[in-house]
Order: sequence, then C-alpha cells, then structure tokens
Amino acid sequence: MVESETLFKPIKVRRAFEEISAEIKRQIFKGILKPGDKLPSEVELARQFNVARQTVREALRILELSGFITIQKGPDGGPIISDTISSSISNSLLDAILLRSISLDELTTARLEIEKVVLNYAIENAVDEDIERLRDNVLRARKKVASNIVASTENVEFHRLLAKASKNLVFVIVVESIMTVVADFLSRLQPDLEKSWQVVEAHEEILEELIRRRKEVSIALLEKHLLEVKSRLQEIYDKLIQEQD
Amino acid sequence: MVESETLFKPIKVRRAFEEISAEIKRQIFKGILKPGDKLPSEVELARQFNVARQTVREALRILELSGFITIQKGPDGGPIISDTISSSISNSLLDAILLRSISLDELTTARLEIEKVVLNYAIENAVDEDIERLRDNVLRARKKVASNIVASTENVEFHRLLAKASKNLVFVIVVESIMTVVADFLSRLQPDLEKSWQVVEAHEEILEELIRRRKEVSIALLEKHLLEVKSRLQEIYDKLIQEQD
DNA sequence: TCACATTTGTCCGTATGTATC
DNA sequence: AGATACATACGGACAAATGTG
Repeated sequence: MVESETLFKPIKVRRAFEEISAEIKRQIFKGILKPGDKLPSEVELARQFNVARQTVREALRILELSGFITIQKGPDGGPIISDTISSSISNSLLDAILLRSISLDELTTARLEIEKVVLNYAIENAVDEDIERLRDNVLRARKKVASNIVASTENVEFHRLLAKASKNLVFVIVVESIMTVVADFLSRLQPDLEKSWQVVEAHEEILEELIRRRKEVSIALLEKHLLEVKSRLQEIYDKLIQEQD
Repeated sequence: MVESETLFKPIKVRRAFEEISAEIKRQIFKGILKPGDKLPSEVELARQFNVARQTVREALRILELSGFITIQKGPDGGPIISDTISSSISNSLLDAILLRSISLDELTTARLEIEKVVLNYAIENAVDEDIERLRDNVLRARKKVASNIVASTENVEFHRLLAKASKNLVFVIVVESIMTVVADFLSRLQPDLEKSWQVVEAHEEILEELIRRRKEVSIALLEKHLLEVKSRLQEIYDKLIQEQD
C-alpha cells in the first residue's frame, strides 16, 4: 500500500519531463535559481536526473515556453534563468483572442475595470518617485508627438507605470499582460498622429488629477480615455477578422 | 500568429519544432482543425512533416502546454484538439504570482477588489443556469457542514462560479489563478467547522442578494466576507512565518 | 480474464549546426 | 581559422499504458 494523503490516486501519472520541469520551477520559486543563473547543459542535466537527453529536452521546452528560461547555443551556452513570464501570458492571451475564446470586448472591459481599481490604489500609494516617472513619461511622449512621431511606446508605458504606482504586484502582472496584447493590436494600426496626441493629452489630464489626489475626477477621465481606446481597438479587430476570412 | 512585414529578418532562425507547432496552430486558427478533432499519431506526423519523431514530440509539448491539444495514450489515442486555452493562461498567471513572491496582503487586496468588480458584472449578466449552479453549490456546502465536514472545495468553487457568471473569460482566468493560491493557503489551516459554517452563511447571503439583483448590498456583503477571510489568512501566515524561524 | 494491437513515454547512439574562444 | 561545447535533429529500440476482441 502506497501512502497517500487523498483517497484516490491521480488519474494521470506524471511524466518524467513534467517532474523535471516542476523540480526546476521549484528551485526558481525558492530563489535558489535566480534570473541570469546558468543551468547545466542537457547532457549534464540528463546525468543528474538520471534520464535520457530527450526527456530533459521536453522539460526544457516547457520551461522555455513558460518564460522561465531562454536557451543559448554554442560553448558556454545552455539554459539560462530569465523571468519573461508576463510576455508568455500575453502570447497565450493573444492566442485566445485569435481563437475567439476571448472576445476583444471581454478583454477591453476587463482592462477598463481593473485599471479603474488600479488608479484608485495608485492615487493612494504613489510615492514621489512614481509621480516623477509618470511626469517624465508624458513629457517624453509630448516631445515625440511635437516632432511628429507617434508615441506608442510611451503611451503603453504610462499604464504600466500606473500599475507600479499602485504598489500591488498582482495588479502589475495583470495590467502588464493585458497591455502587451493591447500594444500588439495597436502596432497593427496606421500611425495616427492626431490620435496619439489625444492620448498624450488624456494621460496628462489623468496624471494631473492623480497628483492632486482627486480620485473621482481622475478615474472618470481614465474611464473616458479607455472607452475611446476600446472603440478604436474594435475597429482594428473587425478589420483583422475580415482579412482572415 | 499574423505575419507582419518588418525590415529585418528575425535574428533567431526558427527551429523545426517551432515551425511544426506554428503550422498546426495555423490550422486551428483557420478552423480546419476544430476541438474534438484527432491529429495523426506521432509517427504519422513525423512522416508527413518529414522530421524525426522527437521533433514532433517537442512541437506537441508546446501545443499541449498552450492548451491547444491534449494527449491520450493507447489505441485510438493520440493528440486531440481541445480548447483548454484559458486554463493554461491561468496556470501561467499562477506561475507569475508565485514567482514574484507576492505578499499575502497584495494578493488578498487584489482579490477583494477584483471580485467586487466581478460580482458587479455577475449580477448584471448571470443567467438562470449560473444561479442554479450557485444555489447547488451552497446547498452542497450546507449539507457538508451540517454533517460536520468542512466544505473547503465548495467554498472555493463558489467564487469560481461567480466569476463564470460575469460572462467575462478574462475575469474567470484572473480569479482562477488567485483562488488557486488562496486555496493553497487555506489548505494549510486546521479544519474549523465554525468558520466553515460562517463562510457558507456569507455565501448564501451574497447569493440571495445577487438573485434580487441588489448590487450595493451584495457587494457590501462580499467585501465584509472577504475582509474576514483576509484577516484569517493573515493569522495563518504569521504563524507559518513564526514556525519557520 | 487474457492476449493483442496501437500509441505515447523513454532510452541510447550518432550526426550536424552553431556560437564562442 | 580551427577547436570546443553546446543545442538541434535523426534513427532505432523497448517499456508502459490503454482500449478491443
């Protein structure tokens, strides 16, 4: 009789490569393996885990796709710990949208609601450094647009900075993931200087009210801004769908 | 993935298994492969793509982790198209939360705020089936507690069902990930029948007001309930920390 | 109940490509 | 430019799981 805490055994026996990727993930969670650290080569890992190289490879494939490691070829290469995990979430989110299991409306609605909450916390918790970064962001954006360059990067960054100012990492992760998908959509759009200008102005207004710690006004401005972005994204989406058919 | 016309070729040459998984994904996006469809076996795929079986396996590993396929062994088994993409996103999000060593306070705060939003949408969008499921959930929970069994599973499930009733898959994904971490914390707790009873009663009250579509009252009840859970989790957490030292 | 066929899971050995020194 | 160390890919083999007759 094998000891088990539960009544039933797991239906699916875990495969060797699952155990291995789980074990390496554990080491990363524990902090024993940190970003930048090098993992042993495939052959060495196979020796240590006492499995074949292919088994290790499949484990590494999982970790790579999950964003835990990147892989470099050549001497002194091999698997390297790297936390680009949020971009892997965004890729899945994008897949889900292309599959139409998530509608663009669901995504933008969730974004609107979550960012409203986030702004609320940002107004309460933002420290001088956060405000400085936000100020710097809108300044750079304004400069760009003044030189007839669309400020896409800066305008996306604004929302990431807002999330950071909330001092809640869960919000940061969620906003980060959603914003990457939004940015992907926006990048498929013709650069529109006038729109970019409107966005910068909206951001400036929101920031202004955030600094004055006026929650209601600030959130109302954010809501108005995001609803505009939402309808604009919907246009792009409709075009994309038409192209596909 | 939609092709984008860029100036430069990608630095990294795509590996064979990436091409294969991308090709299969394309077929799924196009709708040629639909959920429930069976893919050829590994050997057959290897023959068709003219690659080794190991290469096919790594491609399948990617598709499996991304939630595009599930794999069954035995005769008439093999890779099957299945749209479990949202649960794979939850898992990634869960990884991200675990990775960043997020404080319990951040987690429970985010949970509180997001669930408030979710409940708001649930009240607006819940259909009879959702309400039926929620009713069934609290009934089962009540029965369990009445027989002196703590209803942990049911009590976690309640919040998942709420998220589903919001009719927004993004909310479902976020709540799912957060609840997994919360459930893990709760599982380390001594079974407390009285507390479990209080939780069931709180859920019943919330559901009652949801059915009456009374937003303010319902959300206020939810907030009160989640704040209690929050302080309870904090107690456990503090104890755990003390034990470790 | 048992044997069988099918398919995944795992292993070993080898060859090739590639980046670094 | 050549040697080195690593990932990538190939081919063949057996074990383990699973549904069927």
